[in-house]
Amino acid sequence: MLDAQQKITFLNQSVLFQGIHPALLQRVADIALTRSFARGSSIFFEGDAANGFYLLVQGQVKVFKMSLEGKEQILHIFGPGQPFGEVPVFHGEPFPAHAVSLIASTTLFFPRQEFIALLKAAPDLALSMLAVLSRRLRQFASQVESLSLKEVPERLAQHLLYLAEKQGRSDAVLLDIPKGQLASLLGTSPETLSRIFAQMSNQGLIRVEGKTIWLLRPQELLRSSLSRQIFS
Amino acid sequence: MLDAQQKITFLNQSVLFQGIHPALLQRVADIALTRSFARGSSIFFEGDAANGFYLLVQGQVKVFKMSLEGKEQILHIFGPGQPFGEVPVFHGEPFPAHAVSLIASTTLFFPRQEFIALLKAAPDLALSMLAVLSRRLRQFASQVESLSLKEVPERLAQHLLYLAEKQGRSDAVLLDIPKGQLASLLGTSPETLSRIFAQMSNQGLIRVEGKTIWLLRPQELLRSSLSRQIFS
DNA sequence: CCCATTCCTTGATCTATGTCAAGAAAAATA
DNA sequence: TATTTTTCTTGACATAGATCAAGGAATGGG
Repeated sequence: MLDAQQKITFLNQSVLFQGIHPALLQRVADIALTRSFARGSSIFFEGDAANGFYLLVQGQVKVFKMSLEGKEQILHIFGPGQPFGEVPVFHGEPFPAHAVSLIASTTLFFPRQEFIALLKAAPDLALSMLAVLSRRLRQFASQVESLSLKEVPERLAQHLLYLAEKQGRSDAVLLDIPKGQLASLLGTSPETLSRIFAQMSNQGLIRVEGKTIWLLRPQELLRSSLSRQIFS
Repeated sequence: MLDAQQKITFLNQSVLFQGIHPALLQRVADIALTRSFARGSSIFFEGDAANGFYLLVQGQVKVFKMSLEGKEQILHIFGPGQPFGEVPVFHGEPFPAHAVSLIASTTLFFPRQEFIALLKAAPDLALSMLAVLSRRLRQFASQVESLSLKEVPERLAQHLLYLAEKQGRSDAVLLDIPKGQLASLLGTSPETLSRIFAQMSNQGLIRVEGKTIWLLRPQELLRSSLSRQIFS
């Protein structure tokens, strides 16, 4: 449970609410409810009626689709400060995907009606939300491109370079999720991902030490993953 | 070129602007510029700086990603009344994909700054735009799911049933794009799509007559496409 | 209305990646 | 720390779908 001051402080640094007028921020904080989730627990299911959205305070959440055969495709991994589950807020349909807390997580929940009322009173907040959704659309476009036009080695290379940029270093990255989950995010199987890690290691591109991936030749990573892998 | 009255009439029926107060609608119409595109011409390129978005008045537009090897993946096909290219409006980055006019098209173009100014003055308009983006996010989630978790026959079956619903009939549908473009939308090659049409025909599920697809056993279409195709 | 261009189909072949299986490693929990 | 559970790796094998090639059908611009 977060107290009122903690909420305000946190909201003030989130993508969605930063730069919002203090008086409005107070109203935002007033409607937010704290909700916590244990590791592995479901936050919502695809098809659930949605009566609000979440802002992740701490922890890690995956949003994913699941096939009848039980195979899953991760759409998004969220970290602290990021909102999720907003899509159904703006047109009243059920959640389009599942959400599960990957580690123990704390969220703020914003009830739909109250939040929409705030939006109507605060154009800046609406614009901020539009920016969040736009960014997400861009990420989806990129994910569709990856799945359809790129092979797994290139998807992995891209992801490693993305992590490198996010973590602000180019010599190594730390995987923030288990490799099996990474496979599901990249749209492949754990076996295939494992083989490609091995392949890249053999080629001297990377060095895998558990969750630490050393980028031995970062600039060649993308380039070489583009050409076919000839070696077994 | 559309005259002022035509613009208003059209805006009033579009997803984005319907239900908007007449005075505001007038202001929307005032900033809209008519832009026309010949069949096959580019509307924007991925990476282009964006200074506004489009509303399709008549015609048909595809938005797509393209790989280095020239393979394309269609993200979206837009018809009359639908807005496109809005993503960069709300965070100032370049267009994330290409747009090409599939047939001769007329659009209304909304300059970014002017439109944002309107949004700030009109919360309802912002909510309407949020609904549009939310719907698009849902479509993307579904596309990622299709590409990653479903095989081509099921993707095609889904698309045919989607067309049937859109066209309000269950006995037959009319493809609104060439089959090669459909292949690109479904994330496959024209050859594979052609074979699957043939396969479904052989199984007596459909009957293909040019762009008309007769749905002989609509209820079995999805079900049978789920199980593996054993016959060559 | 006709010719040129674009689009579609079918066969033959190839390959990236999925699946099944089983042992090894790592991590969580008691 | 031990032990139970989860996660990862590697081998053997199967296959959906891509690619190349070439003939045939449809379409639309002049």
